[in-house]
Amino acid sequence: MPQDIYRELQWRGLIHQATDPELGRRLAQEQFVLYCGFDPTADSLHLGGLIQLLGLRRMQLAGHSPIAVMGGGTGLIGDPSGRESERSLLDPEVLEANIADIRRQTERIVDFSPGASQAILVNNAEWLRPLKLTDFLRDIGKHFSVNQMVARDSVRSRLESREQGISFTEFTYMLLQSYDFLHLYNQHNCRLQIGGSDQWGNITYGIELIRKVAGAEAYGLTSPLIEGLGGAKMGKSVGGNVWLDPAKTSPYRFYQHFINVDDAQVGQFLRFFTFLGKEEIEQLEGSLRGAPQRRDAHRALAREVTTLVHGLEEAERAERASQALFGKQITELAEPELLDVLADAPSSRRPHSSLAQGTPLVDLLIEAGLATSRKTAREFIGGGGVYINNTKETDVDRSVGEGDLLHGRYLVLRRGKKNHHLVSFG
RNA sequence: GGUGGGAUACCUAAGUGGCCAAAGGGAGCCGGCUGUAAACCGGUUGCGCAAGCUUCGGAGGUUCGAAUCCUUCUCCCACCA
Repeated sequence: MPQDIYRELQWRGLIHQATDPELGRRLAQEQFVLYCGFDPTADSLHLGGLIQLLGLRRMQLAGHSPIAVMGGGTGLIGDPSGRESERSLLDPEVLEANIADIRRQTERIVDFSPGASQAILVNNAEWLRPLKLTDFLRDIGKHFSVNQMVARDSVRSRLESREQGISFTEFTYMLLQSYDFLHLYNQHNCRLQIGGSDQWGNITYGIELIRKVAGAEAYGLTSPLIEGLGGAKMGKSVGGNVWLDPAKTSPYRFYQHFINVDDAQVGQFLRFFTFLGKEEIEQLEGSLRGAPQRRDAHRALAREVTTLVHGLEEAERAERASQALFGKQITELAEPELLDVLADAPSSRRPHSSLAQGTPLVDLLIEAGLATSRKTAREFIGGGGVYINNTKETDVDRSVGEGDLLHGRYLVLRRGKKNHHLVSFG
């Protein structure tokens, strides 16, 4: 009983390109096995990967069976798509460890429990590593035209570049990913590959290979890459990438990233990153237009996505922390509340005795990592960007003493609007 | 293996003996206005309160003085074979 998933994806803006105009109808009529590959070059997925995980899940909810492919084999080679420079090669052990982490993230979103549209997870190292070079060249390589491969954007740009070339290793990457598709077709009757729009080329090669070798019709569907307006990188936030791994991006940071999304992009993000329905999203967009200061859309977005990735409990913690940190005075919080709110903020310890003569605020800022030098620390203070327990402090020579502590031992430092740090004196 | 080009701060990119702690742009950061938005405006981005100190791929040298000249090493790229 597949639903009209294609129209749903269309409405969400999640369709960048499809290899066949008939795909929508097919998806509504028959159950598909589909796959998406995940690159294990880092030990966590980021928001781009999340879109794909959600894509698999959406398909699953519509009655199709997803396969999550860990690129343990392709990761050894490196995908040149969208890269202007050669990748550095990773060790198999590192890849294995990364895959274990990514697998956990995948299991949060996609349902692997037995059922009609059960998902499975495989590692393409299983079939790529045992390949024999000569067999591969005869059976697979024969179907690829170098003329065509060279014409590809990702390859051509590297060939034309004065600074960068492309190694044979990366050049052959597309053969491997194409082979993945063929393999999954043979083993699981997988006939659809989804991915980011940068994967279009790789996907179409796979489809072609399946047609040539197996004489069968396969499909591809890509989603747009998330991008900020004006070309800014949107998968990124303050301090780099937004990861799904809580150890790399805390749930609070994760939540905050969505709270801080541009107004102009909130609607898109609600469609991309949540399962909220059309009506609900349009209502939130209405609120954004009518009462932007309420930030209803941002809050709903942040809450939904954080819940998906980190669970409801973590999402609510992040929500509480955000309210406390940006709303009421933290000086009014009880001790356990205070600690909970700042649980995700960086923190440090300091001997209580060091307060006897008072400790220069400048030094504390440096120790807390909120300033990199005494000079910048002074600039921050002088510029009005430093807060002690959420109260602005502009005296460059300010010293911190016993009287500044909350509950007799805590000090909340803040630089700028969003950077908090908890110092415990004990 | 040969020839040529290159390595400057977070990125990009000027600078080719003193006026260089090093232009410009991007990006970041702080502030203002707002709504933890955008746009815009102001400030800022080696260390030091300062005198001054340490930087221009690494090492060594020439010079009163080097990012700039010389030697050498490492790495990168292109072309040829």
